[in-house]
Amino acid sequence: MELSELEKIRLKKVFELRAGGIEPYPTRANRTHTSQEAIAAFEAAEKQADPAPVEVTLAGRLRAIRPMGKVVFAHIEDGAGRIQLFFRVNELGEDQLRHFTEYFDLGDFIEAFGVMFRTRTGEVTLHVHRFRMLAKAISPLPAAKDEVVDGQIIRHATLSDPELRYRQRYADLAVNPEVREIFRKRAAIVRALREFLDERGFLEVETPILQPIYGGAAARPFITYHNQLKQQLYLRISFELYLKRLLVGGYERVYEIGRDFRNEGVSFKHNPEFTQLEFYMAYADYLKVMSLTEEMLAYVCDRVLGTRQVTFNGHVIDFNPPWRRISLREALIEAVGIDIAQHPTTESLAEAMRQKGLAVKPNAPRGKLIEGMLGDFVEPNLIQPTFIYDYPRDISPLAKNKPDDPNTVERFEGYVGGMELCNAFTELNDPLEQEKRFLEMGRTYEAEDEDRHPMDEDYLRAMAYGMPPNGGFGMGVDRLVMLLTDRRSIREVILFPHLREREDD
RNA sequence: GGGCGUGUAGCUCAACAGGCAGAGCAGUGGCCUUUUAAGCCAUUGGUUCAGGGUUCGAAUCCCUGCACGCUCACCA
Repeated sequence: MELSELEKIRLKKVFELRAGGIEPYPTRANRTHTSQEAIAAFEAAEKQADPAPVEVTLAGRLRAIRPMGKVVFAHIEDGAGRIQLFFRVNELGEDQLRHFTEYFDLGDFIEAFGVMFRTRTGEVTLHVHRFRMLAKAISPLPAAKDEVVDGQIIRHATLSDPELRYRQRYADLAVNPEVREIFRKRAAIVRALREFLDERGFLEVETPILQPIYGGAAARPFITYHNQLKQQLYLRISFELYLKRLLVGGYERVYEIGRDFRNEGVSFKHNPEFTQLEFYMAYADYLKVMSLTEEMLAYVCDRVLGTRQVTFNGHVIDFNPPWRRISLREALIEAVGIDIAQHPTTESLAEAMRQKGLAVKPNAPRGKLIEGMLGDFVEPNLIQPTFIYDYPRDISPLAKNKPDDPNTVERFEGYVGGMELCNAFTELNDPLEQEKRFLEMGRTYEAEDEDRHPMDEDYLRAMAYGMPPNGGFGMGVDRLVMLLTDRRSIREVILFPHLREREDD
């Protein structure tokens, strides 16, 4: 580890403390109160006629030090917030006060025992009688100063370099409280999703991440290898095929929240590993799932934010059910003036697109062309929660046909804030039809196409035992967190987002 | 992968049109017994992302590379 001049000075203090018989990293701490507990205890005592002194031992990280000769003010930060410490020569003596100013730096963890009081300016503060080092920091935290105005912390020269923030998330979290708040909210969101599903009789399960055959979505997988079994394995790109096997097994409602891995490009809404929620519900269809989706997101908003009006990217998004519902066909007529029902073949659709001056991707099947127009012309405008429903069969090999239309499947996608948030369908449960679809996919796409769905014989075998009709649902949890925390980049809601490897790391 | 942009002290940023690389905060030394971006005096600190080129002279202009951001393509 290369040390800066600043770090060398601090390291020297570590050695000097040890030489003086003081352990700079003691084994145990003796905190009695958090910052907020101490303040609450003092304020409660203040209200009494003849209050006893409130003695506490606090612990936390030094975030501000203001020496004023024979007294020193400091602020420490702990998990609950901030609190001021007051050091005075009268109680501590010259030696101890000097010990503090010489050996304690910003970023150090300190333990302080004393009596709570209120300063002239009215701030509830710990009058320190004893203190000791809990953990000496060698490296300075990458932030300059905080100012507290009316209880609000204003940070001057805040850590803002995105690279440093993501690579050294610990430093980002240490100095940016609002970043800590994002991940508290993220935990609350996931908790609310679980509560919602648990309350409705869903069973949470865990299915393989290492899979011999990947499937359930259109994406390139990460490939790995099991040495002893001499077997190639894939990191899952979805949970779908395993969760539906469980319906064959007799569970009627299952869900999983976990990580998917897709070997694709990264962007503001894509990370190579991301968190997905999928659930499957026997005897439901996609309309039922649509309603449940509305209910679930409203529930999450209520639990996490206390409101269903969410500000995202300058828009106020209203999660109150019902969401706008529009068929894919109508949405495309509206957005690009092409009626896909009038163009049942790839060639006919491609021709219509050319007439509108749209680029047509060569060799793309009909469904991909439709999907392309959806992404280009519809998705960015879907700010308020919207369900787009009824998708082309050829891009939805696991979804069931509409009874009266063999080219269209019962599928919907939920869009919010201009992003696709979730995807769901009435699940295909006819094993013969499913086999046909797998074979179709193999024919429609080139062998190397990432959208090719590999044949999963075991999945077909499972379905052959009988799978109840069911509705399935998948949602990008990271994107939901983006929406509910008003973050425009997925990297802001993933603690350690993927970054290119650096040589000097 | 393509396009645009950014990279300067520990942190946040300056440095015009090529002419001695700077400020605030942090650090260090000193003064200061109710401050809160404390203040005052003094002071340390640089491979200007890396490598090459043009020039009497490069943080600045050119080339290559690296990283990050935005964006396009693919995907949730």
